Amino acid sequence: MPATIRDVARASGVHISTVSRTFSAPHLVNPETRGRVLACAEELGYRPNRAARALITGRTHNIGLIIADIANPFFPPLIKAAESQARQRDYHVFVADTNEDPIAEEELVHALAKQVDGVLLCSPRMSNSMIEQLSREVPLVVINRQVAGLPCVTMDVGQGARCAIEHLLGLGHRRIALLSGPRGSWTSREIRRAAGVAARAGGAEFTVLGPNQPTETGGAALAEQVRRSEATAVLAYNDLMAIGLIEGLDTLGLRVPQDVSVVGIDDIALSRLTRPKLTTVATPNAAAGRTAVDMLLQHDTVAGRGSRGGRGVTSDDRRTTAQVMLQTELVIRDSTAAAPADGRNRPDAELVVPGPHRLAGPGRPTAATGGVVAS
Amino acid sequence: MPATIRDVARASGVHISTVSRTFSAPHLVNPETRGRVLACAEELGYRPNRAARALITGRTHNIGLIIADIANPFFPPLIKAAESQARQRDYHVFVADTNEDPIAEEELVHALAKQVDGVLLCSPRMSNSMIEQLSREVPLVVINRQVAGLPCVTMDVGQGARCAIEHLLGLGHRRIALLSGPRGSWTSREIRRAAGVAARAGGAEFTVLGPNQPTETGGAALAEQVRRSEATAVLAYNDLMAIGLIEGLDTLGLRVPQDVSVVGIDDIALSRLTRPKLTTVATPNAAAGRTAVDMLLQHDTVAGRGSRGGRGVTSDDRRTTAQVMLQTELVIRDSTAAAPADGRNRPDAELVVPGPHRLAGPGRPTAATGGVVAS
DNA sequence: TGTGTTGCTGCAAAGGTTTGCAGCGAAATA
DNA sequence: TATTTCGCTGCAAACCTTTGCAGCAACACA
Repeated sequence: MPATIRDVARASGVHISTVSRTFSAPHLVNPETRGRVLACAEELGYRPNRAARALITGRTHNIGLIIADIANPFFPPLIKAAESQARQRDYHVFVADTNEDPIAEEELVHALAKQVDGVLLCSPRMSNSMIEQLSREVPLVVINRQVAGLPCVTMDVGQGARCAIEHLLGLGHRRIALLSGPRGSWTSREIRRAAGVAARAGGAEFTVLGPNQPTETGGAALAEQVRRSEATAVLAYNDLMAIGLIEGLDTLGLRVPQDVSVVGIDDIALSRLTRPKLTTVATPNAAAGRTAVDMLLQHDTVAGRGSRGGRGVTSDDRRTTAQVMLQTELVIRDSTAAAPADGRNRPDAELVVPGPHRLAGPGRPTAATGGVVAS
Repeated sequence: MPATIRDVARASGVHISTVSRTFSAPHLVNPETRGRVLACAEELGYRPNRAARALITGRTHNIGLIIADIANPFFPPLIKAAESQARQRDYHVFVADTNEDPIAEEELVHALAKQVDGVLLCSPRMSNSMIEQLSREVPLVVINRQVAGLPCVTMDVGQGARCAIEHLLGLGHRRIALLSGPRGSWTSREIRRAAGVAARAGGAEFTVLGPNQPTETGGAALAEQVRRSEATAVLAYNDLMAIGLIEGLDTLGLRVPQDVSVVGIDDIALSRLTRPKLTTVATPNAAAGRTAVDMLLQHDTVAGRGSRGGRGVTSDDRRTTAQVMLQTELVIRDSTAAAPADGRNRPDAELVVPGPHRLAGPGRPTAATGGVVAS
């Protein structure tokens, strides 16, 4: 039923190669012939078979997007932006969910490798060495993690965490707890490092609780520990945990922000809707998705790793393995207030404190604080 | 670099067809030979090229999942479940976002058709006739909509809306407004119909506001209209709109549920986290995703629409076009209370009122109220 | 010994497309 | 007029698999 190139050739009285050229190299075919072919193709509803094309060109015009957990509200905006950007460049996107499982990640890259021109690895939980190894099998762009020698898109959560801690210090907090994220998360390590430095620099006590599941229940489960730690302020690995923690504290009779201040990270849509509205570090997720796709596809004029052309993409295609770091912003809402001893103040308006090196728009790729390492 | 079947054949000293059979029909090859081939394949890291295989078998082992808006929290659980179910059956999933645009939907089905064995059309906004036409090009399963003659998975939102209205009537409300959804939404029509019938049966005044964008801002924008309508209770097309409305009413000085009761539909994770917690009709999204995949793939032992075997899938593969409807449940939380004139009562505990034909677990496929129409 | 079976393997076509090369007619140049 | 160039088109190989068919050796049976 579906029309092939042969059907079009027959209908328009030319050889199949002419039909092929009509689509892939129009300037090589006589305008009159071209018109006829186009008309027949239109009539028959012909669409080139991309799989067959991929077989010979070596470029599938597909990319893979591997996600730690689709249901985590952090990811959908990223997926949406990546898919949109890819489609605009005539690429289709395989989406796969690993359930935060490093083994599944590896298996998925293998399974997808032959079917795609590249893979976006989003918040991978596997080891760096495994990532490097996989990158020899298929071009990779890593999101939310830095891996030496590979193109990466990260968000400056270190900077964000520092802003958050300084915000808390400014409110008089001197006992600060951190709810860390899942094991293997680069982001979590980064936050921990930066927050620790900033807290100690401000003369505050700094406790780390975790690692934890980066979910609402993960956060709620920590309420008791937070109380025992006697911290007056908490920075959470992400908004979901922050919100869960607030719920948990509520059950324990602790009010936010009166008794405890809580800061999240991500600024998912949800954090504007809870009560209290969440103070959080906004990360440019959609921009990250777009940027990653651009980095993966930046060399798509170069011949693929196909047969005919140059052999092996890694040899002749010296892809610039840039590492881009996107800016973050602290968004102050209602979940932070002065430390209990100092009385209360609840800011009502929404304040935005941009990072120090802020560029034109939020989330534009930027040469922040040594963030860009071109090699 | 990537090993082909030929490399494996050379390494193990057999013909490529033997290698092929080692994987696709192991019983046809001598155990000793098989072992040798397997070893070589392992060594070389050989994985069959699915595109090449698809070319001849006619089965791509891919499916497409077309979504109205990935960023709408209604969809991620469905996507996640569908992807998981598909992968378990060794299928990969293309995900694409249409931004609620019917034109994009059509274009996407065309673009994906040759690359997949079938498409899941999730909450399509295009016309029934267009859907029918597209279904001649590629097997389709429609989610959240009923189209005669096509396999469909729907949720019984009619039943849900009725429960919601009866709940509101029981609380004494006699002026009820409905915030309808986007133009072209089957779900929205269904809700409107059922809610209208139930409201009038209960002697209540029933106002419809819309169509609207099914988003938080869409809901917030309606606060003023709701106030003017003097309704004491509102049923929203989805939770997002309900939450937006609550925000909007808040700005207008109207309290929920004291002044106005609000009911949502979907029970997204978010609705447990807002204040007040949202009373809503829970829809089994993950189950819908799983079921749709199962329906699409139920005949995957039958030869594909490939070349060699029977020609044309529609002729010999008499796919049973079942229409499955999944049960919904009203979840009563804190956003509904007695109508103002009657004083106040805020239920504290979370109640679950199942539909009348409830089966074992929530979200299991079920033969509800005339919902299943096998043809 | 001759015939038939069984178990395994190789051969080659097919699937839909791209692309280097050759061919051909017409126009441009000498 | 003879030769070159140019613009266009056709030929056929190649990409990586699957699969019907044929071949072949070993064995069983009569």
